[in-house]
Amino acid sequence: MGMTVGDIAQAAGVSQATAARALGGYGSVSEDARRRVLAAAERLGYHRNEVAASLVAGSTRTIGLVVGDIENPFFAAAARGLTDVVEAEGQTVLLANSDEDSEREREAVAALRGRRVDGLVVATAASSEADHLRATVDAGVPVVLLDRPVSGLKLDTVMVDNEAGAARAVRHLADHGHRRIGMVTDTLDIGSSAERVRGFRRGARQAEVEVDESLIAVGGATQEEGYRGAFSLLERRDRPTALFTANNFMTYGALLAIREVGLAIPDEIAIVGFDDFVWATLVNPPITVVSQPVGRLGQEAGRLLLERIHGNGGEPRRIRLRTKLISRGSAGEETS
Amino acid sequence: MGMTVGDIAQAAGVSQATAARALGGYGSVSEDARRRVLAAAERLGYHRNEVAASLVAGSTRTIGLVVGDIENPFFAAAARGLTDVVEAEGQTVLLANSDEDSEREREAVAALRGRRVDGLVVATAASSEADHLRATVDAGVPVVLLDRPVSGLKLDTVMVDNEAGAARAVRHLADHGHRRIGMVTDTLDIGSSAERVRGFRRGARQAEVEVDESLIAVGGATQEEGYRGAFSLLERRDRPTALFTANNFMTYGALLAIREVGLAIPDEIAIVGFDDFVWATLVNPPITVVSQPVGRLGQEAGRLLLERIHGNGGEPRRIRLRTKLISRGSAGEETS
DNA sequence: GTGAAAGCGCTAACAC
DNA sequence: GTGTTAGCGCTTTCAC
Repeated sequence: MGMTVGDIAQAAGVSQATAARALGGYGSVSEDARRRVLAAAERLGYHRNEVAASLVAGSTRTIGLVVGDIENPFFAAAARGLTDVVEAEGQTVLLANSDEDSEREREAVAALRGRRVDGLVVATAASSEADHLRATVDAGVPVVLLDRPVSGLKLDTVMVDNEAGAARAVRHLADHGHRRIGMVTDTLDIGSSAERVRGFRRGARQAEVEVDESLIAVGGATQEEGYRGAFSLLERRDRPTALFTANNFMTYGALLAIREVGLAIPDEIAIVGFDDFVWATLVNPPITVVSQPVGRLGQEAGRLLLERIHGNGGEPRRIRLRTKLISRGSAGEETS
Repeated sequence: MGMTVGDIAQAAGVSQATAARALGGYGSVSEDARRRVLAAAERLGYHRNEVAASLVAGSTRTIGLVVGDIENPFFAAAARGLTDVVEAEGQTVLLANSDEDSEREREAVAALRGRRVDGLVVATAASSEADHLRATVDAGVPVVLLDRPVSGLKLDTVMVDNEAGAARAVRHLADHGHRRIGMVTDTLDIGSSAERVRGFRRGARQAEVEVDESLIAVGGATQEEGYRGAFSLLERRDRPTALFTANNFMTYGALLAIREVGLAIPDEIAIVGFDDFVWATLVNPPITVVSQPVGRLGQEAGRLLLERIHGNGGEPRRIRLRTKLISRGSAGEETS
C-alpha cells in the first residue's frame, strides 16, 4: 500500500526515474534494469498510485455518468453499454443519480467535475436548464448527452428517433381501428418525452386521427404518476380505446391502472409502450412496444466521448438510433 | 478549469496558505481575508481540484462497487441503495462489472484500488477464490461483501437469510401438496446460491419431502441457462410438479421454459422464485416469491463501509436481512 | 492571523 | 541508458 516508485527504485538499486520508466514502459531502460525493477515491484506488490499519476497527467481516466436513477432498467442498460466501451480503453465510470431533479443533477455534475473526470455522459433532467452543461463544455470537459436533447445547446448527443417511433406507434394503433388514442407521458422537461409527444401528434395527423389534447396525460417520472395519468384517462366517460405510453414507468403504471379499472387488453383497451422490457412477452397479453437499442445508446455515447477525450474536435454530432415496433398483440393485432 | 488556489490567492491579495484555509474552511482566517478569498473564488469560478486534495489527504472520497452486471435489477437496486447512503457523506461510487467472472473481478478490484478508492463493496463471483479481497483488506482498504459470503474470510458482509428463505419457499410448496420439487440455480460458486440450495434441502427435510438430487439443475448465471435448466427438468417423464428458482434470471428462464413446454401454472407446474421483481404481479398468474430488501442491502453495505472508512476497527460484522414470502398464486395458493 | 516552504507520489525535462 | 530536478495543485507544519 504505502509503496512508492521510490521504494521500488531503492529495492532495485536504480534511480526513481529509471524505476518509473521501467514501470511505466516509456523512455528507455536497459533490459537488465527493467528486469530488476519489475521483479522488485512484483515481489513487493507495488501498484501505481493512479491519483498521483492523474495529478501530473491532468487526466483521471475516469468518466462521469449522470442518470435519473440507475434502478431504471433503461439507465442500467445504457450504463452497461457505456462501461463496456470505456473500460476497454482503461477508463472507469463514476456514477451519480439525479432522480430527474435539476438541482441534484447540478450537484452531481459539480461533484464529478471536482473529481476531474475526463468527460461526462449525462441524461439531463431538464432540457431547458443547461448552463451547468454549457459551463462544463466551456471549461474543456467533454459532455455527451444521453437519450435527451437539450434545446439551444449544441452538444454531442446520442438518442433514438423518438418522434418517428412514437408516430409509428400511433399509426399502428390507428391501423388497428383506434380513433380515440390517449397518451401517458412524464414531464415534457425531459427532451425525449417532449419528442415522443410530438411524434404522437404527428402520427395521429398522418393516420388522420383527431388529437384530443385532453387525452395527453402528463405527469412525473415515476410509476405512480404513470398509474395516475392512465387512471385519469380510463375513468373518463369518453375514455380512449387505446393508450400510448411514453416509457416503461408509464407502461407499467398504465397496466396497473388498466387492471384496476378492470378493462381487457386489447378488446376494451389497447396499449403500445415506448421501450421494450424483459417481461413484455410474459404478461398477458404480451405487450406491443416500440423498442430501442438501449445498450447501444450507452455504447455510442461512450464512443463519442472517448473521441472527444482523445482530442477529436469538430462539430458536435447527433446520433439517432432507430427504434423498431414489435407487435405482440396488445394493440389488437392478430397473433398466432 | 486551470484555476488554482494560487490564482485565487493572488486575486484576493493574500498568500496561498490563507486562500487555502479560507476555501477549505479550516485553520483561522480573518473575516476580511475570508470574504475577499471567497469572493474571488466565486467570481473566477474556482472549484477545488479534488485529485490534488486526494493526493495529500490520502483519501479520494470515492468508493468502488463491483457487481456481476449493473443491468441485473438486483444489482441495480443494491447500487442505488449504496449510492444514496455514501453520497450523503460526500462519497462517490466508482462502478465496475465482473460478469460473474473471477478474473474480470480481480481486474476490476485492481483498477479500483489503483484509483485509491477509500473502500470497496463487492458481490464476489466466486466464494472460494478470495485472495484478491484478502490482499485488499490486508493493505488497509476496507471491503464489504454484498449479498455473498466468502468461505474462510472474515469480512463485513451484508446478505439475506438465504437458507431460511429458500427453506420457506420449499415448505410453502410442500404445504400446497407438492412432493416432487425441482430447483433451478446458477453456479454454486456464488455464495448466496449455495446457501439457497442448502435451504432447499433443509426445507424439504423439514416438510418431509424427499430430495431427488437430480432435480437440482445447476447452470450459469444467465437467463438462458435458467431456461435450459428448467427445460431439462420439465421435459423429464418424471418431471417435478413444482419449481423453486434461485434468483430472477432463473425465474425468468423457467417461465419461458414453462411456456415453451406448454404447462399451466400452477395446476401443471407450480413455481416460487427467490427475489421479487417488478412485473411479478402482472404476469399471469402472478408469481409467488421470496422477496428480499435489495435496496437496504446496498444501504447497509454502505453504512458498514463508511464506518470502517471512518476508522471503526473491531470484528467483522455479518448482517443478515430478513426475506419474506409473498404469496400470489403461482404455488397453487387460493387467491381472492 | 498570515506567509514561506515542504511534501503527497508521480511524470518529464534536462543534463550527463 | 540513467540520474537530478522540477513541478502537478493541494494541505499543513512552522515561524513570525
